[in-house]
Amino acid sequence: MQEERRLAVLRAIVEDYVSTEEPVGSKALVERHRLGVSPATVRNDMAVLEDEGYIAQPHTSAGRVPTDKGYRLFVDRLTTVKPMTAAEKRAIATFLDGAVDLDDVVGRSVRLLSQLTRQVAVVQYPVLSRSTVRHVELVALVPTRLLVVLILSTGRVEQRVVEVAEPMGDEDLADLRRRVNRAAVGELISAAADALRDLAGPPPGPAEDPAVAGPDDATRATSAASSPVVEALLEAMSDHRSDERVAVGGAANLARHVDSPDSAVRPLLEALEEHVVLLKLLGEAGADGAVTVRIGREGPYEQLASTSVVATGYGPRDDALATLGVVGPTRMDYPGTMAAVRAVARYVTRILDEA
Amino acid sequence: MQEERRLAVLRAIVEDYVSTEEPVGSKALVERHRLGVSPATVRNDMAVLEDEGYIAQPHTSAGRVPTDKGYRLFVDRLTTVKPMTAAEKRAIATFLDGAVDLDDVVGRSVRLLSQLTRQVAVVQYPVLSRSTVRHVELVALVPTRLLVVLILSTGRVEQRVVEVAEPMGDEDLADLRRRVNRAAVGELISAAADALRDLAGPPPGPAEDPAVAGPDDATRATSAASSPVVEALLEAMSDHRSDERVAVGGAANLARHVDSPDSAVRPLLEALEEHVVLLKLLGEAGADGAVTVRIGREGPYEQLASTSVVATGYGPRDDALATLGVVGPTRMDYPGTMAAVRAVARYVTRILDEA
DNA sequence: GATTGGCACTCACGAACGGGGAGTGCCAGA
DNA sequence: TCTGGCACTCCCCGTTCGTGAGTGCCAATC
Repeated sequence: MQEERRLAVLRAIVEDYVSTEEPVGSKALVERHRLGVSPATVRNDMAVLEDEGYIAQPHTSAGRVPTDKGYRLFVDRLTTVKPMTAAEKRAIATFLDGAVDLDDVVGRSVRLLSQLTRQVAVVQYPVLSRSTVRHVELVALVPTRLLVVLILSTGRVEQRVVEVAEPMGDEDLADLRRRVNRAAVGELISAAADALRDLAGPPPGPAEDPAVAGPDDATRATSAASSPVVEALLEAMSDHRSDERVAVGGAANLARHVDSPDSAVRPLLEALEEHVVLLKLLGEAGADGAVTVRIGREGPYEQLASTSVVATGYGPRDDALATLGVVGPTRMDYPGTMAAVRAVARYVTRILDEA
Repeated sequence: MQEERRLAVLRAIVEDYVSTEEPVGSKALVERHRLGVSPATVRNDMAVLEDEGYIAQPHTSAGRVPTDKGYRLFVDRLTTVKPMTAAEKRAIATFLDGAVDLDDVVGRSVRLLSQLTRQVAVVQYPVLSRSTVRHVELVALVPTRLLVVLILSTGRVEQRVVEVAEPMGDEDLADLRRRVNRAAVGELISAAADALRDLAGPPPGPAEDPAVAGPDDATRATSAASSPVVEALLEAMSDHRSDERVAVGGAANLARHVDSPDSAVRPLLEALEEHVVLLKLLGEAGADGAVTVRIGREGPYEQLASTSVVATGYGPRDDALATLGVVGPTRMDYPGTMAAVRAVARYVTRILDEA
């Protein structure tokens, strides 16, 4: 009973503090919220909440401020889902529908998310490991130099230039292209990598398929070339750079918080440029549609003690391809942010499913 | 004679102000620089410089600060080129040499430049208009859906998915691929666009090359498909998004200036996210190896009145492909920044030439 | 005529001071 | 268990004031 009211008080404190950015006192609280009690009662509740570690006062005789623990309780138990309005949904849909390719989808998502939340948005590019090989293309730039293009189901395109020992004719090239594609297309990249290794590994045995086997010298050129080509493909597939790619948007929103006391904008700006750090920040997304919230020191970086991360996975089905979310001060509108993150993740997933 | 000393005084003021970030007075000036005169003399010179608009005082009885006009004179006439040290050159070379593809080159450049200058670096992706078509690839995803991949000489890859009215067989596809490539490969994209329009435009006349002409129905399917494919290619070529792509790095360096008075970090952060704005900021690069400096209000944006841009073109030969540079406060180390920008531009150009 | 030392003046900056007020904790009464 | 009252704390903000860096001007000097 009183317990319940205490939680209501905590909720009120969080809400007020988030909107006013100032420590909230007992009097202001009863004025702004319809708690049916007097300031004195609220003060008693506050004392208890402070004892339990949910709120704190910056200094004696100041209002109260939620602690990380207080925000945590708020997020876990006091938050009511705040669904997007129809207008917002429409805006999201139309904004995202115009995307022409993967880069564009990611770029639009990050802008959208930062605008919706007025926070810094981070969107990880779909990771390679889950995607399948759609096509491999080989182009002879000069007879001994090939452009290798790897096209993945997510729409990502990787390219490498490789030198081959012997000049390749059109026939050789077509042969190699056929063999590589037969081995890799449709496979998960992990499986494709294995298949490709097999392709390059063993010395050319008896032709497996008469329709493919060319004249002797063609085969020789083909096998001479296959090794560097496969190597390039494997490198492109495993390239960990790909896993690290993220898009960041809305950094200007950071400027809104410069007023705050020891505004640690600096380390956050630095983190935003270190994509590895950023990915660690986003963390593992819950596999299901759950939105993850990491508050202040719950995160892995001491310097980002006063920033929170709201993130979720996105991608076809339950098969989370990648993570997306926003980064902002612990003092943030969690319900609104969580709703926005979830909504954007859903729409992006749908877009990717259609493509 | 006195004129000469006045310029020396201006130079000293700029140098001191840049390093100390504080208005510089006559006494400090004679102490730190070996001008052979007394503070009183320097004061007289300062009065003249102020009359002429090269310096100003924030308030009476404060030291002097260079004006935009003062910086301009400094950059134009008082700067001695500060060549990179051998170590720096080596660092640049090794840092840039590891790049695997175009994105990587741009990414590394932007990081390098921001580290060298401790400023925000901006690198424009090589613009399409100067590049040539290296290859066009067509891949059938399903019989009526094609993936069109456009590969340019700069290493950029654009891709589009197009729907075609009639299912296409392998033969049709190969035919179309041959024709498109024959028309476009090696051409500047402007010329290629014309050639492609011709290809799609006129109804199929007499076969120009017997080796290419397929059976009747192949031709029919081919020409039915050519129109949407060509359209997609034209769109990909003219896509102005491509011209707008830029990479930004070192935004964290902005945090170093938060101390400054009306530190207008906000508008700059906003500008950094608006690539169109950013490109306008970089401006037209001097065609030759010249480094362009735009100081404060010389630039196009009122809100960026206290930021300067140091930029130059880069790319093979004198044929500036794109622009790269740094953005920072008007109070910046111009000689050092200009040297770094020039050096990076040269190395990037060399890397691109080799690729 | 240019340079210099001297000197009075200006004014930002920081410290010290003090009232106002928001907020608290506690207690006694309902 | 809640409430009104009350004394107390201490941040905030405006004011005052001394200090010192820096200037402009002027008369003397080279």
